[in-house]
Amino acid sequence: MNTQEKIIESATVLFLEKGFDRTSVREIASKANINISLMNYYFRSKEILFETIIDLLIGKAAASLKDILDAEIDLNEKISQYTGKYIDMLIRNPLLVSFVLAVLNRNPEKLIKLKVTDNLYTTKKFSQQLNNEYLKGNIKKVDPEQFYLNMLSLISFPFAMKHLIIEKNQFSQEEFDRFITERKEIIYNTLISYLKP
Amino acid sequence: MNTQEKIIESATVLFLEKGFDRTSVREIASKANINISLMNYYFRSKEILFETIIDLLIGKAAASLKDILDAEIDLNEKISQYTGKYIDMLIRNPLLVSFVLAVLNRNPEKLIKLKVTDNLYTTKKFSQQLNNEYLKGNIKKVDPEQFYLNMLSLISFPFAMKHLIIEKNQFSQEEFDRFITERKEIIYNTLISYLKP
DNA sequence: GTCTATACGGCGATAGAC
DNA sequence: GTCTATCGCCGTATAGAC
Repeated sequence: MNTQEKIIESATVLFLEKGFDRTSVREIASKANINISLMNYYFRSKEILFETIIDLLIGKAAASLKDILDAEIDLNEKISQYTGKYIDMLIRNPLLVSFVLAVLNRNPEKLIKLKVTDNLYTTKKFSQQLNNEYLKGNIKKVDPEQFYLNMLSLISFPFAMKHLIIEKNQFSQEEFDRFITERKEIIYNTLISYLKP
Repeated sequence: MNTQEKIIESATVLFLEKGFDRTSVREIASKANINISLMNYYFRSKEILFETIIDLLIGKAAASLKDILDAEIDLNEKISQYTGKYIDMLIRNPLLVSFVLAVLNRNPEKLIKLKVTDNLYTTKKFSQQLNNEYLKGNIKKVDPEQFYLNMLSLISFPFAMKHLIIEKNQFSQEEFDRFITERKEIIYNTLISYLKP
């Protein structure tokens, strides 16, 4: 592992664990066993290092979710797949939601400029599909923007509240994952029942 | 206005505007026209000052929402009222969601200990009501924990994503508020259609 | 290119004089 | 209650050795 990789590796762990502000560059350097000033040699600032890591973390997952949303498959099947894959991804990376929300709040302009955001929150084809299904009489008329936001909210918000949910229900990690996995079907049914004409 | 009030007044504005980490105690002191060390005289730390402000900000709103959730009124009416009042409150305090999520992520133990949390996320009576309605055959069988989480997600998450929603749809502030207000009915219909036996 | 050493101004917090 | 002085840590920048 070279120096650059060591920095990214250590910084990723720390950023996810403690967030941007509570992680110091000295701590990253120490964990990576490198000199502090190498951080500024490889990445000009802590902020740039952070952005690099966001792209690495979210990039692949976001792209594959976007593919599902844009695919030409049956609407019900798409909602089911999207919800399932999204939740699977978040179970593997439970800190991602808080992470993205923290960035969004810290520095909205920056996140909006990242390529990753396009994949995370673009719905053009999905909106068209919803409109088409309405014209065919298969579903009732919905605002696609609102419907997609509902889907995103039902999938993501529980991860932002993870600590509270675990504490309130006295869940173990496994119980939380099971609770979240149960949501796949619940979210699907919630969204589908709303669409019924 | 005495020194303590001046500190709270200035700190509230700054914390809401820029968040905890990006607000320095020197800035709060300067805005309040007091000496820096007075901050540590009245509140032992920046963290404690922050907690004090959270309680002040959320306390009243949370209690009145809890009252609705616990009231002995028709289920549909309750969901409608709760959603409506919650969204009205968040439109008046749009930064509150990000604020609470940031605290929850920064220091989960601390938020969980705050009295405010009880009011924000306790559902005992509401769960009983859902179970009773099921036994009466009025709704289908639901997991009350999941159902309440759905309600909370649909209400709150859009405020955490506010910047992204505004940017994506090129909303003005008024358009965002209108978009959110439209959600009252959409959320109500989504939740109710899921409950149908 | 890679790395060490060191310096700068700003931060949260505190001890102690008044 | 209020203020001054100061402490140790922070992110960042840079001079210079290899």
